[in-house]
Amino acid sequence: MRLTPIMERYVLHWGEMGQRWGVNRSVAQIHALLYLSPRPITAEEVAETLGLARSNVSTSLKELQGWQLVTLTHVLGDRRDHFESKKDLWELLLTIVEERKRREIDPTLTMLRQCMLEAEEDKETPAEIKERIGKMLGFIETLSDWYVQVSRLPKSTLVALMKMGGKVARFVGRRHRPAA
Amino acid sequence: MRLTPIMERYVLHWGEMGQRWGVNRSVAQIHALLYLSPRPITAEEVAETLGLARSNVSTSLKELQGWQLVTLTHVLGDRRDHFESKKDLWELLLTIVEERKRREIDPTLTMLRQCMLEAEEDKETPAEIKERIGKMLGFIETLSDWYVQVSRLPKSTLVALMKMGGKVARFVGRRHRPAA
DNA sequence: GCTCGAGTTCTGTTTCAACAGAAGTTTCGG
DNA sequence: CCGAAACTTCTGTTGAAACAGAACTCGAGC
Repeated sequence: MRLTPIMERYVLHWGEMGQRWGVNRSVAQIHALLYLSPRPITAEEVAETLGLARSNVSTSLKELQGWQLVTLTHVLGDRRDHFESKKDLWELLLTIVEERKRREIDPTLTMLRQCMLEAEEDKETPAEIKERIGKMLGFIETLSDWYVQVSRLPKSTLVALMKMGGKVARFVGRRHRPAA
Repeated sequence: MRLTPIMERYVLHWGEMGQRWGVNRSVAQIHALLYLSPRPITAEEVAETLGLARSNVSTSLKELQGWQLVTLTHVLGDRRDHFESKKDLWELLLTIVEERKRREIDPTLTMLRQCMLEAEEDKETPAEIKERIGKMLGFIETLSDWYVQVSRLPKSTLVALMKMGGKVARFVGRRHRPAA
C-alpha cells in the first residue's frame, strides 16, 4: 500500500508513541496501518509498506491478535491471510483496558490479598505498614469494581455519560432531587 | 530500613509490575518503599535497603519528584535530604493520569489536529482514510475533555461516583425522572 | 581555605527486547 | 507425492535503557 504523507505521519507517530504506551514500534505501526486501511491487507503488504522484516510482521500480528485488536480474514480465491483492525474506537478502548487490567492489575490484586492474609499472623510488620497495604488493596479493588460495572454498560450509555462530563456530579447524594 | 517478608514481597512485586506499567524497576521499587515507610527516609537508606547503587537511587528519586509523586523534606539537625511519597491514593492516581495524559495523549492530539489541517488541501489521501483520522481525533478529544472535567471534581464526589459504579447509568437520558 | 559529608553527573558495562534473515513447517494445487 | 507459496519459529545481531562505580560538585563547619 502506498502511504501518503499524512498517513506516513500518522503511522510514524503511532510507532513512536507506542514506546511510551508500552507497545513496541513495529506493533504500534502495524496497528496504525491496519486502522487506516480501508480493506484487510496481507502480512506481505504490511512488511513492504512499513519496511519491516516479514518475520517481524508475523510476530507482531500474532501479538495484535492476542490483544484482540486485529482479526484474520480471508478473501475468496486467495490463500493468503488478510488482516483487519477493529474499527469501533469504543470497543478498541474497552478491549485494551480489559487486557491491561488482566495483565497489570489482577496480579497485583492477588499479591496484595496474599500480603493481607499473611499479615494477620505476622508480628514483625508494624501495623502502620499493614494498613498502608490494606489501603492500597481497597483502593485498587474499588477502581477495579467500578471498571467492571461501567464496562458492561451499553455503548450508547457510555457515550452519553462521557458527554455529560463533570455534570454527572449533580446526581451524587441528591438522587431524589436531581438538578433541573 | 529492615524489610519484613511482607514488605519485601510488596516491593519486589511493585518492581516487576513497574516494567509492565512502563516504569523501570528501581523507580518502582523505590516508590513502593517510600509508600510503605512510616517516615521520610534518606537516599542512602533507600540504597542500602534495596541494594541499589547510590547513583541509581539519586536518579530515580529525581524522576519520582518529576512525576510529583515524591517530595523532599528535611529533618531538624540533619543535613541530608529525606524523601516521602504521596500517601493519598486518589491524589496519586490523578497525578499519574495527569502526567501520562500530558506526555502520552496531548502530543497525539497535536499530531492528529495537524493531520486534519493538512488533509483539507491534500488530494492524495482518500476521503475514507481522512475520516478515520478524524474519528480518532474526535474520540481522543472526547476522552480527554471528560477526564479534564472529572478530574476537577472534589475528591469526595469522585469517590461517591465510583461507589455508584454502573448505577450512574440510571440518570442518562432521564434527567427529569430519575429512578427511585 | 580545607575537609568531609551529601548529592549529582559521567562513563563504561550489562541486560534485555526488538528485529532481520535463515531455516523450518504447513498447506494447497497439480 | 512434489513443488511452491504462505506463514512461523529459530538464531544471531543490534540498539537502547538500566545500572554500578568513579569522578566530580557543592556547601557547611571548623
